[in-house]
Amino acid sequence: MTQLRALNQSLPMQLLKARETTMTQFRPLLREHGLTEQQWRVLRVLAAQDRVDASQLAQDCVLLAPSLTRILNTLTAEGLISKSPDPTDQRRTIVSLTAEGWRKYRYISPDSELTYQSIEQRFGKTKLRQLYQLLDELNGALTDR
Amino acid sequence: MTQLRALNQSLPMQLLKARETTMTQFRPLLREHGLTEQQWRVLRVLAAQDRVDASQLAQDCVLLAPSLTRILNTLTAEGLISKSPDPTDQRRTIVSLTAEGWRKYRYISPDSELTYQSIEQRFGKTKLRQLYQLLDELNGALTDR
DNA sequence: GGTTATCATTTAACATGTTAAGTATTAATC
DNA sequence: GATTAATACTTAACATGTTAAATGATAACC
Repeated sequence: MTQLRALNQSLPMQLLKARETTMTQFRPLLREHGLTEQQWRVLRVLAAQDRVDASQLAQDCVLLAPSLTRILNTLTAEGLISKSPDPTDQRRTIVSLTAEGWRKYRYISPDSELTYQSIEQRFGKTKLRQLYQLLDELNGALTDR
Repeated sequence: MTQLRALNQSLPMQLLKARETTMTQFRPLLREHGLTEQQWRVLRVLAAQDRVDASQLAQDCVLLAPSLTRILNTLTAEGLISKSPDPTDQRRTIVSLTAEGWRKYRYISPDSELTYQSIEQRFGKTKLRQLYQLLDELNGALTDR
């Protein structure tokens, strides 16, 4: 396995490089709309399941709590999301898209779809599926359940 | 493929999550030795090929030039690396490990190896190889050569 | 039911990510 | 060979990553 690593570099670095390559496809689109990669992740997750508490949102977006706090502040200031306290548990904050947030999401979403389809077409649907499967298994293997 | 994405989230996020899971294995070790993930990457690349110019180093470490500049400043201040101008091209900076840098690398390296082996054992050598292969193909497919 | 532990979020501090602009050096063009 | 373009690196500014600590609210325990 030392050999395996020597040839292809370390697993974290390979994953990083792949992620970098993938994000390169999306960055021009996001920059065009004045969104960071993380802000777009938040909008997408919220669009898929409106009204989520911050902890769940952080988990779904793969963001640490302090990062999410700042991102939500920014998105609130831009009028794209709104925060409200959970009536059941005053510790929790519930986040949802505003009308403007929905508008922005729907405006960007189609181009984002096209980018995905381009990736799928160039890489191949079968390989993409295999990759998803392996990444999922990796997460399972390294996460002590 | 919309379905594929809906089930498993987006490719960038899956890659991010996998990377996060993987790095979780290494973080305690690095923190114990007062190194960031990126600083350790630099040390490892330098240990593998002493005397590299900054551009090559940035590429091998998957770091952007501005990040590398700051990291090299830190590592220089800590006495782990040294920078010298390339006599052939005054624009270039050549980086190499100091004796202390080598010492630190050799000191941490064995535990890093153990972590890798643990990952390989838990995930499986075959799957790991498949994953490397797919990531490599993904990079190839999305990089316009 | 008052105390203590746990949880959700925020704040702080420092390192890195990202883009744009600046600086110095080399290469290219005429 | 002087001018221009390209290259390597740095600086600046702002967003995010990462850890530790703080704050406020709920849960657990006695």
